Amino acid sequence: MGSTKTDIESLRSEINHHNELYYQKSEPEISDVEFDALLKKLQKLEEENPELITPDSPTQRIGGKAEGFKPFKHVVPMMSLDNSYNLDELRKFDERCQKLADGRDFDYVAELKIDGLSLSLHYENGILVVGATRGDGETGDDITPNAKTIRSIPLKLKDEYRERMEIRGEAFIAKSVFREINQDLIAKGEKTFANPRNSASGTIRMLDSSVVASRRLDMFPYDVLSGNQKAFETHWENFKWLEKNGFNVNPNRRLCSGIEAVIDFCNEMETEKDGLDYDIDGVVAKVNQTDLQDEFGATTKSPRWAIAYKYPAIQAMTRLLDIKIQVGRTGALTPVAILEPVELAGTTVSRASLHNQDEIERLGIKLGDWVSIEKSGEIIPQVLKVIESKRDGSEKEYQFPTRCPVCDTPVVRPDGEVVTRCPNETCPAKIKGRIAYFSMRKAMDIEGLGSVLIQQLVEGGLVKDVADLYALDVKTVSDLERMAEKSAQNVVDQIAVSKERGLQRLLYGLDIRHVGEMYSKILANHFRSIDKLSEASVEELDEIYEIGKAVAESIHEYFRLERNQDLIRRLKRSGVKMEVDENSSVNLDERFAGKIFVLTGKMENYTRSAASKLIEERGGRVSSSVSKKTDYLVAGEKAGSKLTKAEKLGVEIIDEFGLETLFA
DNA sequence: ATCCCTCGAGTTCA
DNA sequence: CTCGAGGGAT
Repeated sequence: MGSTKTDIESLRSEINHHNELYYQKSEPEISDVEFDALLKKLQKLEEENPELITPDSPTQRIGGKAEGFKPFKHVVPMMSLDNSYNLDELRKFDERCQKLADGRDFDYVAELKIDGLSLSLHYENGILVVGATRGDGETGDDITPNAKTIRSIPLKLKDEYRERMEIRGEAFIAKSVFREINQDLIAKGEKTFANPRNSASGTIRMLDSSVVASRRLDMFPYDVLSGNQKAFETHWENFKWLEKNGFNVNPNRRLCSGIEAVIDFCNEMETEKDGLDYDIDGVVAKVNQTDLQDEFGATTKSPRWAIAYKYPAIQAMTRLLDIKIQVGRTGALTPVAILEPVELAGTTVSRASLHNQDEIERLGIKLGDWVSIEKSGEIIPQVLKVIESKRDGSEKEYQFPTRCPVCDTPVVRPDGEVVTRCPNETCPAKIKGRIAYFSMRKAMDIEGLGSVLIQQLVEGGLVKDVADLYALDVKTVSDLERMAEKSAQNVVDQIAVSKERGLQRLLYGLDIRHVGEMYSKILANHFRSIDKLSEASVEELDEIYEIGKAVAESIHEYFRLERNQDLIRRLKRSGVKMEVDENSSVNLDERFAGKIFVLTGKMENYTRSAASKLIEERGGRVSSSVSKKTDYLVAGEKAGSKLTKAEKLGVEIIDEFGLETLFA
């Protein structure tokens, strides 16, 4: 026989061959047991000769233990899709696309929306190097070893690949496999998964990839990128290429020459979906031509060239046991339906928000009523309606409270507003809410200050506002129940650390009406210190591009209140930083921050939307018409009336290369 | 005056 | 995630 090296190589090609038979042709020639034996043999040989291990070896699908996951920043953000819940919304989507296409011909591709979790796979020179979850769309987890356990994901591309390619797809666990996994878990006395989707997303995050391998995840790919661009001229070609490279491409897809054909596909699949061995939650329609996709662009939330059509959500019936009132950070009284627990789409639902008094009246709901509920938008349960025919007279009318259930202050509901609020500024519920908000991750990020501790601090009278946090010492905290010295020390340290978070996070944490993540960033960047901001007039605030009258007045009002000025003075005295942290990312590019750009004409190297994005990333603004506020007009080929107008107004005019120099 | 986009706010569950 | 309101753009 030949050398170990050739043995290893022939084993690898044999395994790859069986893999392909199994996944692409669905005609395995050998049993799973035999397959595993081959794999084990290869593993043993490789262990003895580690120098011969290559990254694309089938054994690399089953890595060893990983130690937590590194974050992975997506090259191109993974956006979610706009949803539609009826066929007319699909037709509206079509109208928008027709308008954007402006007479040019295009097709749609209709495909299934798999109910799993999105993955992004990166190939360099044809070799799989990274597998990552979607995460928040910007950054996900690097789960490469786990992605490699998915047998239908090739470790190596074979057909005309480019240097850097990214494949996106939906990972899932087949319904049949899901049932086996749960039986297994029951046998071992472990907790079972509620549905295939949960089991897939739980599995992909497991650290031990040999367990992941046993769970037999699979993936249906749906997109191919080359670098940061679309890889092919049409979406339909993506599928052809994916098939040639051995991916498990979902066969249920259709090239449609108009929206009505997409609708036919939706209707056909609705009758067939229960017979499939995987869960779907709808159909996705995409514009087929990628040049049009690029041109249509995207809103911050989703691309304008694709839409998801979702099948009606599953409903269930249950009884309304009680209505509880929650008092939030803003004093809003929110009624919550306490339901008899019922299974719905894989989770047990026991509560649902009733939003406000009007909603209760609209539903005409009484205590003890049977109600139908549904899950709209994946998780959040909604009470749809009361089943009046099930009433037997024992139901009781519900009275919306006139006093705050927490502090007994009479509640108010201003004319024209739907929310009922507790007006008492010292209401413990509001204090707790504000402290929790202050310590949230996006605000001052105080680790260890959880709801239980906050409850104790507020009820013990130790903390009445956020400034009191900085006066806490270890002894006071460790005297509380269930607080050992060590964890008390920890919390006190964390509170001290938070003094350095900087102006942006502080502003966010102060809970000024209308000022959230975005506006606190803008304000911090503009004013640099809380004193400057505090002195700003309504007019000064209103002049800031993104800020309008209502927001300006709310900010001004906040700083006019003595109570707030006092709070800020006390925070300052404790050493809380009131200026922009020069090291933080609040600092925007000086050349772009707050500047308004107008693009006109055709550029050589950028599409309009790509250039806009680059400008906005640097803190600039892109407007569509020239005015005296415009800072730069970027004039490309064949610039027209905008150029004339800019010249007349004396706006600085730069060309594509001028813009490029600014980017550099 | 109207349309469309963003940001903020409130909420559920594993 | 969805809804409502603020704010630009047209």
